[in-house]
Amino acid sequence: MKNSEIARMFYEMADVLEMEDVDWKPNAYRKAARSIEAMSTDVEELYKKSGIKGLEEIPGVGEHLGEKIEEYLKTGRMKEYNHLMKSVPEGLLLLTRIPGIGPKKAKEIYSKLKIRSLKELESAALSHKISEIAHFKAKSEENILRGIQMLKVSSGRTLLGTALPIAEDLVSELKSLKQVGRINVAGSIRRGRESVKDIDILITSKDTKPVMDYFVKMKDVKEVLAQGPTKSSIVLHSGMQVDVRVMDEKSYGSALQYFTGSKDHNVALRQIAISKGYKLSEYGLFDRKSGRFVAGGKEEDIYRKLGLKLIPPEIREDCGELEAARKSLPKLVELKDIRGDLHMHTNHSDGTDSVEGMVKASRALGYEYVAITDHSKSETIANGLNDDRLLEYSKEVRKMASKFKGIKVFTGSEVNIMVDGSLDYGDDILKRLDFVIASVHRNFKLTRDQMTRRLVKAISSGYVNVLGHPTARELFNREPIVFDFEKVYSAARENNVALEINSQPRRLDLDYMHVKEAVEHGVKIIIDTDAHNAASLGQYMRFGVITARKGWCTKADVINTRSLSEFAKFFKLRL
DNA sequence: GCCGTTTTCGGCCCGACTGTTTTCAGTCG
Repeated sequence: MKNSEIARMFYEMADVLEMEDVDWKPNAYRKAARSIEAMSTDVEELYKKSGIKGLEEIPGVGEHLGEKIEEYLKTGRMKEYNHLMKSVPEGLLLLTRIPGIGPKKAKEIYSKLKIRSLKELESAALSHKISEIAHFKAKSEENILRGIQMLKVSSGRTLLGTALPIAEDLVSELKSLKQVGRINVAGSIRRGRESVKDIDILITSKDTKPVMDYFVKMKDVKEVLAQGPTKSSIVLHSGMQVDVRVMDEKSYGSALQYFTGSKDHNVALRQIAISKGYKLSEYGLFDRKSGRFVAGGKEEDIYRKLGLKLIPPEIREDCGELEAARKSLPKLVELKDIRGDLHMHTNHSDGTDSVEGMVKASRALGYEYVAITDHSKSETIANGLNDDRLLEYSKEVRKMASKFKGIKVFTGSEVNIMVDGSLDYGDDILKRLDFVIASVHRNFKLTRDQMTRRLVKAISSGYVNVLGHPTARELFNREPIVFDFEKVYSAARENNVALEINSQPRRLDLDYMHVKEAVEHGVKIIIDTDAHNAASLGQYMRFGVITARKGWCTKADVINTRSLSEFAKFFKLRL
């Protein structure tokens, strides 16, 4: 999939054009880049199917950018890109990755000091060469050094699974202050993005000084970046930045809307506001002519005045939600709808708790059914079960199943999909299992065709109930495997196989864009935790649910929201 | 360079903060 590659090229071209003081073009390139980045369809597929006309249907892509994409897909090069890149020194664009350094400043630093790498920039800052440039002083040097440090430490992003609990702790601590009125987490955490850059907290307060004083002195604060009456920023020891903003009660809804984003959603929403004679900002919705305040206290009021239903934060990605909100929005699945967890490991393979411990914990969560699904034999690194051990294990799971009242326990396995698409156990073993999750755990680098055949073969085996973590990606660590989604969707639908949303924060696989696509193809979803201990059962499920919500899933799309009998009926399981 | 229930030309989301200025450009979200 070349989407991110093309998006990156357009972003870089925008930066160079901006350095050359070209008007508006940079915006156009960035808008196109954002669209391409956010698409779930493969640009190359789109082009194969619908040609350049198809490309031009991408928002922000017109005749010229369409031609550039076509050129790149056909030849693997983009002349204009190469031309622009040649006009700037190698490595200059790297400088723009430092917060506070954009194209203009990067160019200024380069042209004065002939700096072309982060390393040279660091030594220039350390030897105070930067402050000799006009418009740069000691503070700039500090910021640059801090920025370089941050780039070294990480890509600057944190998993939702890490960030959300931190954000919730901060909120509950700030909430205890008597000067704090309303308080919410906004930003990409509220939208449930799989990874986030920082934590945005929004509050109302009549007396902000004590709140800000308290905030910048909280125990995990490593550094204070800014402290003012309406906005303060800190960096936690974990490296995450946290911004707190104070808003008036009457602007709180519009601010929450604004700071929740996404950026594209907000741009589109503002355009709707303009078309209806309004002006929208974080301070409220105003009549464009008279400047009169129209709405702002509640998010709902803003959307309503614009003729829209209140849009759940998770789907505010400018992926069709604004069009839908004119008529009706789907009722998204919720955590409380989940009635069972179908993917978990015990101490028989690489989990830490016993079968009994996992079942007990599941029952405590109010589930009606679970499947115990330890690793299969070729997963030796995770102590996968060979045929003999599997039979012994089945016995124990069945024993637990009969012991526990009020929760149905299915004997299952997470069976490896071998490189040729066969399953890791023979028919005689597979038919003894109640529930089979089939997953790819190795041989990630096949051609697209080989991988597609592999998955389709496994799905069509007649034994599989769920395709586990379908793309096998690990955030910040491993790229998704490459296959033809359309073919996998068709095979899954025809064979009654559900696709998994694996709730492990580092997986969240399927991702939300493919969840949406799968559901549109009539494929059913299972949300499960892949828990390796009892505590994770309760901790992880919500991240999967958030991902499902981002993928526009209703309760009906998710099979493990069904009652035990309906669930069993779907998969034709014996009860 | 894109795009059209104001427009095929002339707009392009909006405001705050930062660092450096004494009125502002650049950057960010």
